[in-house]
Amino acid sequence: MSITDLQFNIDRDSKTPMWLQIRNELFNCLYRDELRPGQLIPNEKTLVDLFRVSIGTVRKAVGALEKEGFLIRKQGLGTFVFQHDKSTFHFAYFHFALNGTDEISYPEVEFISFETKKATKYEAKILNIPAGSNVYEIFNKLGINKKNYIVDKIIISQAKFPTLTEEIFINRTNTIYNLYQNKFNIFITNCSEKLKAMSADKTVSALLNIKLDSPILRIERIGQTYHNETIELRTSFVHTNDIDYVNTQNSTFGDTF
Amino acid sequence: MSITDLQFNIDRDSKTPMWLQIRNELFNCLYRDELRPGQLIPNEKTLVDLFRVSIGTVRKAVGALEKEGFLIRKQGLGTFVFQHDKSTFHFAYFHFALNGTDEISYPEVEFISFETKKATKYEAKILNIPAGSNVYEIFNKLGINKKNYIVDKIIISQAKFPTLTEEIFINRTNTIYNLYQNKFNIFITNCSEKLKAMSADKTVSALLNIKLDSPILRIERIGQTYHNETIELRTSFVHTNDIDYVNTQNSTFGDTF
DNA sequence: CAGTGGTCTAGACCACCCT
DNA sequence: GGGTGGTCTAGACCACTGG
Repeated sequence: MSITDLQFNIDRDSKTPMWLQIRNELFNCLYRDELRPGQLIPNEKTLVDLFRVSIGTVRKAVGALEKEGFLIRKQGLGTFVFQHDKSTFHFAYFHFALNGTDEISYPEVEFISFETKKATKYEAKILNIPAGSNVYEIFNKLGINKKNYIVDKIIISQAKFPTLTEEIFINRTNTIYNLYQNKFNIFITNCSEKLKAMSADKTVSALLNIKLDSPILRIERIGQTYHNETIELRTSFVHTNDIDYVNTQNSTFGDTF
Repeated sequence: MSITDLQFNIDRDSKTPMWLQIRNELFNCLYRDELRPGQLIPNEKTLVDLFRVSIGTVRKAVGALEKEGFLIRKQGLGTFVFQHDKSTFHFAYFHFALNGTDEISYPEVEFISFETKKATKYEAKILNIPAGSNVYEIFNKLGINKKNYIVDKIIISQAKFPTLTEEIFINRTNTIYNLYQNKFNIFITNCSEKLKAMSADKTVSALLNIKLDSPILRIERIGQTYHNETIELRTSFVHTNDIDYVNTQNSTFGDTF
């Protein structure tokens, strides 16, 4: 079953523009897993024939999905479904720069621990799983230039990663999101972060080698799929004496009208 | 002197696409202040004649500037230069949501003080002015639902706002960026924020009615113009027990390829 | 109503990539 | 060379806005 065998319903009399209908049909192929991360999608001419529209309309639809981050066009090669990879990790989810610089460094990651435990009430609510379900709790330390500034706690539902083990996690050769994508067929498409200032507790202060009750930045990051299903709760505890969380934006970041 | 009197240089043999050349020519009109915030730009047909290209090419150029946030297209009305206004303030520069919600509330602003002082070394470096120059130091309190969570300290160069007074600042009827734009012809186009966790000092803890040394979030926001001239250093001190700094992003936020 | 931007067509030609 | 996406044309018609 290839995408070119599918039937698409484009209503030429609809109030919804055809390019948007095509965009939505293509998005549904992603949503329903008919187009998978890294896969080459049909070329523009094929889409023109499939949808019986002109090339400009196809290009507008594909362009929308590219702008949204779901497709990647490569001239001379074709159009591909976005996938998580080392080359896409960097800017997408890491926001820290050494004091006085604006350069986002690539962090060094050091594994600390991998445990199975019962979800807390809060974790169960966020992950939308029954209270007391099994979850994996994974700790990592992240650093820049051999100095550790960040402790990361990852909480994911065991039910969604039934075969995950400490060994598989440690021996991955790519990013964590790449592991979710390639080994568990779970694709994180959007993240939301909430930041607070807090005091370092015993665990965190020991791991970061700072005083108990030092002020730290706590980041709760929620990772979701195409279906807006919450997959991962990642809490970062950051000692910000030497680094900053950086957020750059232009004049109309977000919808303003 | 209207924009339609200007001569534009489009090189049809250049390696740079024509739509990008047109985008750059239009951007230069903004940069050189020939098109001003809120102004209606020439309609598409006029641009077609000015640049001697087809409508699709003009639309691609204008679309790029719209995506970048510099122009706003309104069907039936025309295309306008972006301007700072109450309706654009909300999502662009305020990132806080009450605990447990994702809704960015509109903050209440309360004036505290307006002083003239000498710039510190750091302030002078950031604002690119001589050390010891005069700056205005303005304090505000920001709150949500009648509770204050944020102290804002604004530092701007007196030389760039020579006629600004406490009275003018207080009696403005719109946002601060709107005041810069309309009364001082200074247009902030991009902001960069750096966040750290710190301990509240005497001033901040008193203003926010929290204990000395409570952990707070400190945000340094730098506001720049089209010319990448730094205009404003705004430092926010935030008590985050009841609110979160929220940052949402999709899978390819930032350039990843 | 006239004027604006939004959608859509049916191509042509170019730049890029792999073999 | 053959296939891909990128640019560009020269229109037509539609949807929305304000007077």
